[in-house]
Amino acid sequence: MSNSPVRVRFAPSPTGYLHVGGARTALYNYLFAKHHGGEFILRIEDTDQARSTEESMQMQINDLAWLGLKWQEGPDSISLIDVGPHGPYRQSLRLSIYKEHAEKLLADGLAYHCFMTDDEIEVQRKESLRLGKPPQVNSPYRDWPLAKALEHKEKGHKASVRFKVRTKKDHVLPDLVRGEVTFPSDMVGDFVMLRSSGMPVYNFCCAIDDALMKISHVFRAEEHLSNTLRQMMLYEAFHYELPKFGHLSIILGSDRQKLSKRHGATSCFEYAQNGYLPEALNNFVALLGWSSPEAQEILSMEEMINQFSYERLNSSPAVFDEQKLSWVNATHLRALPAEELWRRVEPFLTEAGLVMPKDPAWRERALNTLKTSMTNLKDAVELFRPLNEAPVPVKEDAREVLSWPTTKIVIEAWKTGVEKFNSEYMEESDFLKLQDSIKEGLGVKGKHLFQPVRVAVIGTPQGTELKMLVPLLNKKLLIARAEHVLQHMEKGPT
RNA sequence: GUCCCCUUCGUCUAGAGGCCUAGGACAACUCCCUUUCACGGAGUAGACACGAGUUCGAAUCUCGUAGGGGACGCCA
Repeated sequence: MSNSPVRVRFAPSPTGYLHVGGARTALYNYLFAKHHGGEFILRIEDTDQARSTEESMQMQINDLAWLGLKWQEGPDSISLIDVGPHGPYRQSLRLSIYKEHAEKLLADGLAYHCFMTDDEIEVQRKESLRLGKPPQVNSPYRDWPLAKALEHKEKGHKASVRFKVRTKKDHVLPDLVRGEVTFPSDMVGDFVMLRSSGMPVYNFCCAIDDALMKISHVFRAEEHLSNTLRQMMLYEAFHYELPKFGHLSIILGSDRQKLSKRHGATSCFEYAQNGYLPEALNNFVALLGWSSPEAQEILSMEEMINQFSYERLNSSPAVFDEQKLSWVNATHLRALPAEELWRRVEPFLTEAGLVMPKDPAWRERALNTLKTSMTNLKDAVELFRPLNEAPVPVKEDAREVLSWPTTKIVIEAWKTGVEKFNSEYMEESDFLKLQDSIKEGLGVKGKHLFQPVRVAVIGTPQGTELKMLVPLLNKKLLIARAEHVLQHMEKGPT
């Protein structure tokens, strides 16, 4: 390990929500930085003006913040104002830096103006492909003297600036996760640094920024592997020190294709919406391509930071397994202290219009009995619905139960029993005792006993077990609900 | 088409030449707990892509084949 300070970055392009693959890349960088007491930097790669938006940038930042991956340098998560000594951290604000660099290469003869049109490029490409060669561009402007090109440009001809790929030699990249990767000499052709609009291009900005921001290690997705060759050439041209690279395997869908929208949820935001915990998503995604030396499956952020090392990064692609995510989520969720769990569940209940008792002790009791049925926060909605502090509507599927001749007396006996009870909440054993006494008193048993009581409590004969639910419903509510059902019966079948 | 990367149970993985009759986790299945479910507990089944080589010995090293993925953009 070199003794220069560890500085890593996550560099998303703001085109939509943060993808889970991006989240994993960000996480690994974050874990690596934290493990080594280094810095984690956020840089926004927004040089594609057509696709980058301000909203997307805010979305990505929100998602990162939700995951709890805090950066030390980059746009502030709320004000978006750059923080840190190596800014600006948005590439669209660094244009003059790129321009200077391009001019230097131009002056040194390491780059040239290219006046080729899209059509000309397309023709060349097709021809190369036809000949079984990599579709590279051979620009006729490659050897124009700078002065001549400038003059031509002056006359209003649009030019891109291309890097002049010189001496063909193999480049060897000592990759942190793949070992030595050898790029053959002619893998890339003269690539564009500056678009004809003057806007720089990814590979160019990325290399310059990583160097200027003193990035020590770059962990990024495998699809950048071939870009690395271009960036290495740029580093060489500028005499900048090359950071260490580690190329991460990509994440696949269940059909072993690159994970995309058609596989379902792929953005962190969707997982947040669906009731997944950030700690669970981090944990799950970390295990897609990395393993704990202790073979631990459930890890907190702390534990991941402590145990992280790139040596345990896996180079083969991993399939995103929704089922395992659910398990990881459920496990984290059930381990949360009641107070914290409630804080997370509450927005979902509120959104569903449910009103719950304020008493923290009640909340803890409710959570403890219901959380074993939850895999995500959203599950709480249906689980807590019967506990809503409002009368429950009598559901359609209760019709048959209500038509039984003994139903009315069972519900009346139930109501009377509840009324006689003298504390606010029944215990499970109280409930069972009451149920038994109704059975003996009326001689009604089986479904003719349970189902009417269930309807009296939750308005439907189906649902969570009563002995779990009843102790969570206060006496007043139980009576109100029983009365509500009795009134409903009075009105007769409708 | 060319180049690069990858290949252990269905899935995520452990595995750095003998500790491997290949270990763990999710999922599946069975049983136990439970008057249903869930939680929990105990089990069962399930993999080194193929073929050559190197070696006393190969999941581990080398080469080939096949399959998969990625890249070849004035996208990132």
